[in-house]
Amino acid sequence: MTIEPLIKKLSSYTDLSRDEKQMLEAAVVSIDEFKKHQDIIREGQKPEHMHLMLEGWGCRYKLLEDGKHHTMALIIPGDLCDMHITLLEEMDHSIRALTPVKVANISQTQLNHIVDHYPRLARALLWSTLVDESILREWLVNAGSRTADVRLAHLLCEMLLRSRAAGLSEHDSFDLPMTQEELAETIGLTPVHLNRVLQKLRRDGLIELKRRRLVIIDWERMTSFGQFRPNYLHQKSSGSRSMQTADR
Amino acid sequence: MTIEPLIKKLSSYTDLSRDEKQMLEAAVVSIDEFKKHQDIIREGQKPEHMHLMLEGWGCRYKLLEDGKHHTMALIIPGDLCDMHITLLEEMDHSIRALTPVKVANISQTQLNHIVDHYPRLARALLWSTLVDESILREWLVNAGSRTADVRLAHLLCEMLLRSRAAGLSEHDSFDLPMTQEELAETIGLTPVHLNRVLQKLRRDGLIELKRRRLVIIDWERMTSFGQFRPNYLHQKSSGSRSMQTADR
DNA sequence: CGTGGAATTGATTACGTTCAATAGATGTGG
DNA sequence: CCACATCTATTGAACGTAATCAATTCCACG
Repeated sequence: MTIEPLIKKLSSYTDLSRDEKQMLEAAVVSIDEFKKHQDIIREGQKPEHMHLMLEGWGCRYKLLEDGKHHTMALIIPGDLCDMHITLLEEMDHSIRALTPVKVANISQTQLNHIVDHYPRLARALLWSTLVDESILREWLVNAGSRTADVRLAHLLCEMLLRSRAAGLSEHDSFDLPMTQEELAETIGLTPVHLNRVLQKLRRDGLIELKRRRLVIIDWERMTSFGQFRPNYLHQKSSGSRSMQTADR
Repeated sequence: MTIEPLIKKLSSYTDLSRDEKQMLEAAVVSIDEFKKHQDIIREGQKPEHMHLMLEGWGCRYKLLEDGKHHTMALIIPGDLCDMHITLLEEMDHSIRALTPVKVANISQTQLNHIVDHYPRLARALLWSTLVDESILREWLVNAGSRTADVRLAHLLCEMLLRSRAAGLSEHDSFDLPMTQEELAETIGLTPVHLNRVLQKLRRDGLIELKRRRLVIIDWERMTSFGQFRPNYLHQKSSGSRSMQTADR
């Protein structure tokens, strides 16, 4: 099933019936593929349908005056992109692929049908967008009030839990298919400084990162150092020991 | 009419019929008052109804480990607080009054009724929450990629346009009822540095601020310096000369 | 193998923080 | 209406985190 990661993620909010899962699957009208660094939607455009990330990572970003990018969200399999397409005139930011990706196009009319007839499923989808917003708030705090090392640790903790919720983690490790430069523009650092901070986390025995695979060696110390409290992810039991080790 | 600022704001998205306005007004079940610095909702709580700011300013914030606050949103008259109350288990942040405020409590059942029977109005309300999210994204870019002086200028530009949309501005000035310390924790600076940056903007002839009243002296230079592009506010004609001078 | 992107290291600079002290504004009670 | 208390704004000096600029080194891939 192509939409497995979404189902998995939604299940950290509520359990879905087989009927509901099929409904969701059926809403996929087509699948597009994008190459690394290709734009999925661009600022100023009005998307025609809603997107669901199936495979690979993407990001929301804005282009700044000086030509730099700033990333405002990481999009992993199971994440929805534009629940709001019908309402806003045009995108105020762009979305692009960080790796080769597969993106499902969700039909607007199917979605409306779901909203009207499958209230539990509709709630689950809305929940997912509210969580996205909550993540945005946490990122704002991260950017505004934490030092570079704490900021990075915090992001890595989040991405482990999110990867896990999508069924993409193993023990305390997950694929982190981003360059250091991309990580840098995500937390608002220069690539140089990001590199130094990464090394610090490695030196302190908190993480291991090679070949685009991140291992969090000591979750306890990592969350403590990263000032990470998972409540903002609004997962059923996030933060509890059982959640942290759910896939062991 | 108590909900004038909301109506005004929504009208920058769509015009509402008298019927729709009355419907909105009728959804207010009660009005609460809070003193300066009092919490309206606290992290961990589950609010009973949706809140609408009627008078005064508030803010969303999180408390950090070191006891500092970080502000994630400024809430002015006409702004809605928690469209999502029914879905998330508990607040992941708090909301408090920056000045003495009046807050309307909107009944959940009335709201559902509106959503079901007044689609245009429902769209307008949803639009307003989508704009809030868009503002959050812009703040993230602001915090992550702009220097302190530009960041402050950007925020002040935004607050002028938002105040204006709520009918609370005059020419290029509006009430900014925050201390420098509060402004500082909004854009992630120390109060000391915020003060210096404020003075720089004054020295450069961009703004005037006294007695909690802000005047943007030179809108053209201010937006240019602040790298401010109003598209993210998704107002009907924001950015156009006619919008900028709409209330002159 | 060789080539180009990604990661790493070093040296210097600058933006913003921190700590500390002073001045100004606001509000309250006598 | 003044005197005092308190919060807010302002200034100064020293420090520190992260940016900048410039080289290398390391890898993955063709």
